[in-house]
Amino acid sequence: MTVTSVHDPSHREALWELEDAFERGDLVSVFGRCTVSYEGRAASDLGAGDRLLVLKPDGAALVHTDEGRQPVNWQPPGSEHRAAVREGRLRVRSTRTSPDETLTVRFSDVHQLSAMAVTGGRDLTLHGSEEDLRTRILERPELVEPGFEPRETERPSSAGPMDIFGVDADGTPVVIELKRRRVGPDAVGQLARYVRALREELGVEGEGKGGEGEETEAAATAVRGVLVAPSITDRAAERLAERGFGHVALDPTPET
Amino acid sequence: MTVTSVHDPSHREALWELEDAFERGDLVSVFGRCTVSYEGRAASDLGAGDRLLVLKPDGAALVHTDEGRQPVNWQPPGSEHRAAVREGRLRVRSTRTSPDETLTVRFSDVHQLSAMAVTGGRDLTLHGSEEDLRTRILERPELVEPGFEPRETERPSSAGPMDIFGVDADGTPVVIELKRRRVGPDAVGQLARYVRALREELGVEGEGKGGEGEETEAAATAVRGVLVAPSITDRAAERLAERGFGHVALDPTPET
DNA sequence: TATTGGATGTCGCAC
DNA sequence: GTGCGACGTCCAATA
Repeated sequence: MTVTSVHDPSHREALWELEDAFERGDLVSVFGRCTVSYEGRAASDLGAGDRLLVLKPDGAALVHTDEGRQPVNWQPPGSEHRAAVREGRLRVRSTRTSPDETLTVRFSDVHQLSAMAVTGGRDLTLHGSEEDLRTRILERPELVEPGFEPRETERPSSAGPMDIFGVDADGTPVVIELKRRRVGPDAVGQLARYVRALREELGVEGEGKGGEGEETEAAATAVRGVLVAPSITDRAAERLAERGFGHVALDPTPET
Repeated sequence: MTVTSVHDPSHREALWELEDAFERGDLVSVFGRCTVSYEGRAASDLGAGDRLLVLKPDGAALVHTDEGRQPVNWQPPGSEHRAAVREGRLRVRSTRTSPDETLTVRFSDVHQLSAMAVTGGRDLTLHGSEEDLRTRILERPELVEPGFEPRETERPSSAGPMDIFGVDADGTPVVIELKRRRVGPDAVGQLARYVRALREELGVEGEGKGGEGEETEAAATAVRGVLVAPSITDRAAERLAERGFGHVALDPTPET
């Protein structure tokens, strides 16, 4: 199998293995005691400690400690890995441009270095996303409310594309903002922007107020806003009420 | 050294090593061919392929392919790892509750398994954060505008705590929203909420409009909103202008 | 425990 | 490349 592995290598040995692994396009993991410094969008320094360094052939670099889902330091894909021995330490440096960023890992000790050629299987299928919620509504519009008719998804507006645009039983335009999970006040602001943009575009008064005579069916041409999400926070509910928007409780997938 | 490592172990061997590593609280990395399934906040399935599984003693689990900064599947800290041999495969399962989530990795082949006891060095020092930007302004308020006086940070309001509250040269209240990097329209919405909350709280008219006689210094008690960020998008600028808010271009750290 | 907003967020897509 | 919004976002601070 295409795995190479060295235990307690000298820095020189580790360097050879790393360079070979970079050449082959391997996925690399390095256990060892190291310091880490980063400079780019921000800047950081991390003192000596035992960590796991993961180097990917696409340029990504991850420094993991024993805690957390997030790497304590990292470099995004598209970076370039280089290794060298400097001042008695193994130095692994990953750099990229635009923005200029550099991650430097200096190992005083390398405990274990492994490299594997990785093939196959990038076909992740995910269920329960916002897209699933959209699909569910398009298939069963009555879940929003009786008589609701979706007209367009990702409908453009001056405030950006709205998730679903449609009309209610009265023919009033409805803007729907979808969220796959419980939402806070930010989602209401987002919905408000779309509704406002559409009101300006259609030249109608908000919240059912009539025009000045020209528009005889003002109520029918007002724009409604509806937030579809499994649930909302209290603050979000307040802001929804202020704006006169509605909320429909709906999960991305039918409850089991 | 406190690193154990096995190359091409049998499932049985791998299982022993894993259980020992869990017992010791080691940081574990496993190279191998596997399938991955997840069920929890969403659900996903990933077909067979070569991947790197990282298991942390705090319960975090990460499945990495050869691409991307993000793991293709994961489990957050606080989960519990268990391993077993089932149907001729090594099954590693990580579960947590609230929300209920399960990650299952089934290895048909384990190429390399390493485990290391991790100690020391969680003292990351980071520069260039929003907090640095706040500090910079508090030390040199004139960077916002001549005569600006910060009065309070994280000042509470009905819309949540505002980054900096202060007064300008005229004594007019100023709400400052800080962003460490270029911002879009969402930041303007956030600023607007704070300004509105403060206007309600102080009972003043917005945008310098006077009261009806009771308040003789209406202009002085209006509330201004200022967005401090390195730069803003066009759309954000539009929304700032609509609201009558200002923008000050400022980096979290002085330019080199 | 739930809520809120920051993050070197990352990532994908449209322009 | 920038802009914009989703994400199983993660994460810490806070109520």
